[in-house]
Parts: sequence; C-alpha cells; structure tokens
Amino acid sequence: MGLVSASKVFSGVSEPDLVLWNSMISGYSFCEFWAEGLRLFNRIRENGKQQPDGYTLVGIISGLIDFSQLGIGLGIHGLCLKSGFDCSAYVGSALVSMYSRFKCMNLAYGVFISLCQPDLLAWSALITGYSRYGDHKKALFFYRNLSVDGKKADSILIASILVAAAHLADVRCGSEIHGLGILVFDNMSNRNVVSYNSVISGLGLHGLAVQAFKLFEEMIETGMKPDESTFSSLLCACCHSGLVKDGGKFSGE
DNA sequence: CTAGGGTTAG
Repeated sequence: MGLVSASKVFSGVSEPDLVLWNSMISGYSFCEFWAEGLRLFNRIRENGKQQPDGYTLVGIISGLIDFSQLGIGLGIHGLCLKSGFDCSAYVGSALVSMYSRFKCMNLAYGVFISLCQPDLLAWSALITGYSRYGDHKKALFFYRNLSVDGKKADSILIASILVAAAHLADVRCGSEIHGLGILVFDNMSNRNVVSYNSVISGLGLHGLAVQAFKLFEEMIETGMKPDESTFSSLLCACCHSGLVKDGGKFSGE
C-alpha cells in the first residue's frame, strides 16, 4: 500500500536525485519487487547523470532473496568489483548476506574474507548462513573467531548461535559445543520464549533431559509462557533420554 | 535526507 503511494510520488518527480532513486529501490526490495528495483537501477545508469552508490547497491542486493536470482546477484557483484562504484562496507555485508541466503557459502565466505574490517553484520550473515546451510559446526567455529576478533555478539546474532548450538548433537564435540550454547544463554540479558526453547531443545538433543526440565521450571518461575514448541522440545528430550513416563506428563497438553 | 544480519522439534 505504502509502496503504491511511494511510486506515485516518485514518478511525479521529473529529475529525482540519488537519494530518491535509492529510497525507491529499497522500497521495492523491501516489498520483494526486486525486478522493479533492478529496472530503476538500470534507468539510473542509462541516464548517465548519476552514478549508483553504496546505498543503491545495497538496495538491489538486499532484494534478491531466492536462489533463482543468483545470476542477477553475480552480475551486481561483478559491477561492485568494477571501479566507478562506491563500495562501502555495507555493500560487502549485503553481498555476504545475499550469498548466505542463496546457501552459496563458498561465495559468501569469499566476499567475507575480502573485507578488510568485517563488521558484526557481516559476521552475523556468514554465521547464520552456515547454520541455515546445515553446517552448524562451522557456524560455531566462526562464532569463536568473532570473539577472537574482539567482537561481541548482540542479541540478533545470539539467536542464531543458540540455534546452531541446539542442533549440534555430535557426540564427540557435543558437550563442548553444548557448553558454549549454555554460556551464551547464561550471559543473555533478555531471554524470551524462543531463546528458552532453543536451549531446551539443545539440551534434549544431547540427552540432558533433567537440565531441560530444570530450565522449563525456571521459565515458568520467571512468568514466561511456554508454547507448543516448548512442549515439543520437552517431549523430544524425553525421547532422547528414554523417559517415557515423564513424557506422558506433557502429552495431555 | 536512503542501506546490510535473527528466532524454536522431528
């Protein structure tokens, strides 16, 4: 709805400045009209009066959400590498994020290491990408490197870390990784139902049902309202620990 | 004056 109004206003401007172009492109991207954004991008270049800048590129890149748009993304990436465009750190992070969304982790990593000073968002995009790709081990590996780099994960990144830690039930390095998940969780200031659920499911997968129940009780005590995912995780914990009777307690819910 | 990362099970 807002997009329609925006494009009406935009089309009424005879000579939009770069900020206007960029805002419109971001608007299209945000509403998943990447092709419209790309059309504007090409119009800027055809006009020749302005050069797309970092904002323009980030706008386009962030609108590419599906693997089928990989070709477009590669093309934009190529343009970024060419001189004449202002490639800020934002653009690099946006590219890492885009390739992560496409599950092209080799490409994401390639962009990541080319950044001289990757910021928290670039780290976050990479780590989340590995997690989404199913490589939780690598996600946690890079999380460690982030700490080595002297950076501190914020609440957004922690959400991904917890998911990765919860999924990693590898017996050999399980306890270590699980410890990391717990450590992150313990240091969280603002836990919510999702973060509790993530850790409860992680504990369950590691066969630590007793700890999972303990956390569940803590959750209740703090006045948090467990949801279906909480109970699902608790049931899972019972399966992994052979606690059939305890599982029965939750089945009535 | 505009822009980039995230959230639960099997």
